[in-house]
Amino acid sequence: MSGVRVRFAPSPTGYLHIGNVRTALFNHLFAACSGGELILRIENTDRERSKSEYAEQILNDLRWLGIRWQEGPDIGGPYGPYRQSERMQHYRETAEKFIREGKAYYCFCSQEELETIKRAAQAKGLPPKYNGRCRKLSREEVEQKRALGLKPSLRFKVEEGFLEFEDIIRGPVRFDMGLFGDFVILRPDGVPTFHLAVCVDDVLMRITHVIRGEDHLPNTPRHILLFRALGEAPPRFAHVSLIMGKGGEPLSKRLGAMSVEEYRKTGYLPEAVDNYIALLGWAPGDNREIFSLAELEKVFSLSRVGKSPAVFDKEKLDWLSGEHIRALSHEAFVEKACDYLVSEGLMPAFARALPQNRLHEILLIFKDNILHFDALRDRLEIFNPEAENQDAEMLRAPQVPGILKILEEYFLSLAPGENADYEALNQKLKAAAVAKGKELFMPVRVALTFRAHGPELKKILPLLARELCLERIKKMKVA
RNA sequence: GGCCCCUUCGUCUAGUGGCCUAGGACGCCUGGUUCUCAGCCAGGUAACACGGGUUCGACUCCCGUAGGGGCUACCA
Repeated sequence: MSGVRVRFAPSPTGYLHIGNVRTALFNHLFAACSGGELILRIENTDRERSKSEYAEQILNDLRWLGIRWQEGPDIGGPYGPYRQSERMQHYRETAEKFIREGKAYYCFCSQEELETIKRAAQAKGLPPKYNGRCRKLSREEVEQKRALGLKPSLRFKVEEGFLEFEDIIRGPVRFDMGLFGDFVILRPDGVPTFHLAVCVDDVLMRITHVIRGEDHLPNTPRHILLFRALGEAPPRFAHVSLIMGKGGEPLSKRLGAMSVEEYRKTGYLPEAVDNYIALLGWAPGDNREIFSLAELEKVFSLSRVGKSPAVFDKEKLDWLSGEHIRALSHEAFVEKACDYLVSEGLMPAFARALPQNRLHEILLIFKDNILHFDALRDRLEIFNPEAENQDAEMLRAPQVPGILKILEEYFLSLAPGENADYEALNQKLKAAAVAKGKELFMPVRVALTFRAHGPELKKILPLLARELCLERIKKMKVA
C-alpha cells in the first residue's frame, strides 16, 4: 500500500473530450503504477449546467476506456457520497467555521458594484481584484443588511504575500497573493463555489495527489490557502498541459473536439485511444510507442510527463489504431468486429444471413487492412449482392469483353455452390492471353467485386459465391 | 491590461553542458513486395523561436524579446 489516492473530478456539463480523458487516464495510470486508488467524483455544484445524462455518459466513457476507480458515485466507498450535490452540508459547515474563525466574511456587493470595482482597477493597469470592501463590515452592519433581506455571499480572506509551491510537472511556481483579492467560496443561495467544494472534498476524501489540467494552475494558490485554513497539509499537485487542435487553437468542447462516444462509434479500439492519449505529453524514454493499457500501467511515470501543450493528431491515432487491430488475435478481431457492427447497427443484411464461420472468414481478410472498424462497413460491400458497381469505368478497356467471357465460362463450369479456385482461374486466364498484369487483373477484380480496391483476389475468391460472380459478370456484359 | 505557464522536424517526442554533423514515431516522397488499395520491407525529406550572457564548450544553465496558451467569474 502506497497510500496514494488520486481523483478524477469531472463536472457533468458536457461530454468527455480528449483533454478530460487525458487527465482521467493520467490519474488512472498514476494510481495504478503507484499501487494507489482512484476516486471518481462528480462536481455538479453548477446547478444550471450540470445534467445527470452527462454524468452517466462520462462514467460509460471512462469504463469503455478501461479506466477503473475504486470509489465513486456508482459504487460508493468509505468517503462518500461522491456527488458534490449530495455533500452540501460539508461545505456549509466549513463555511460557517471559516466565518467563526474570521477566515471568511459576508459580502453584500452587487454584481454591478463588483463590475465597477473591476473596471476601475483595470483602467489603472492594476489586477482586477476585489477590493475587500465588505471585509470591514461590523457584525451589526451585517445583521442589519440581512434583516433587510439582503443575501450575502461568503468571501475567503486572502492575505498579502508570496505563495510558492512545487508542482510535480512544472517545478516551483510562485504567485503574488497581493494580486488575488478575496474570493467567493459560498454563493448567496448557499451553494459553494468550485474552490471550496474541491478543497473540502479533497481533504475529506484523503486525496494525496491532484492531477488536473493546467488551466487550474492559477487556482492552486487559492486552494493551498483553503487547505491551510482547513488545518490540513495540501496534496501534491501535478498540472498537465492542455491539448490543442490542429492549428494550435485550444481544443475545447465548442470547437468540435471529438467526444469519447464518437471514437467508439468510429470503431477505434479503446486501447488504441488510451495508447495515443498517453503518448500526448508522455514518452517512455526508450523509443517504444505501442502499449496496451496494462503495459502503460506498469511503465507510466508522472515525472516523464512533458510541460508543453500537445496538438492532437488524428493521423497518428489512426496509425496506432491500425497497429492495435493488427495485433489482435484472429478470434479477438472477429469478436470485436462483430460486436462493433452489431452494436452500431452496421451489420449488413447479407452478412447476417451468412453462416457464422463464413462471416468470420470474410471479416478476417480485412484484418490487416483497416484502421478502425467503421471501415468494415464499406469493405464488406464486395460481398454484398445488393452492391452497385462503383468502378465500372475500369471496364472500358478493349480486352474486357474477352476477359468477361472467360470468367463466365469458368464460373459456369463450376458446380452450383462451388466457389472459385484462384489457381485454376488464374491459369485459365493466363492461357487465354487476352491481357496480362494490371490490364488483366483490374478488370477481373472490378467484374467480380464491383470495386477497384480490396484485399488480394486470392483471399476474396474462395469466399465469393459462384452465383454472385455470375450475376455480376452478366451485369457487366450488359453495361 | 495584470498575473502565471509553455517554446526541438508539419505533428507527437528523445535529449538534463561535451556521446548531437540532434535520435525515434506519425505524415509526406522514392523504390521493393512480378493485380489494386492497404499492409509490410528498404531508403529519403524535415527541427533546437530570436537576441544577449555564463562556460574551454550550450538544444541543454541565466536574462531579455517574440509567439502561443491559461487565469483574471457568485464556471469548473
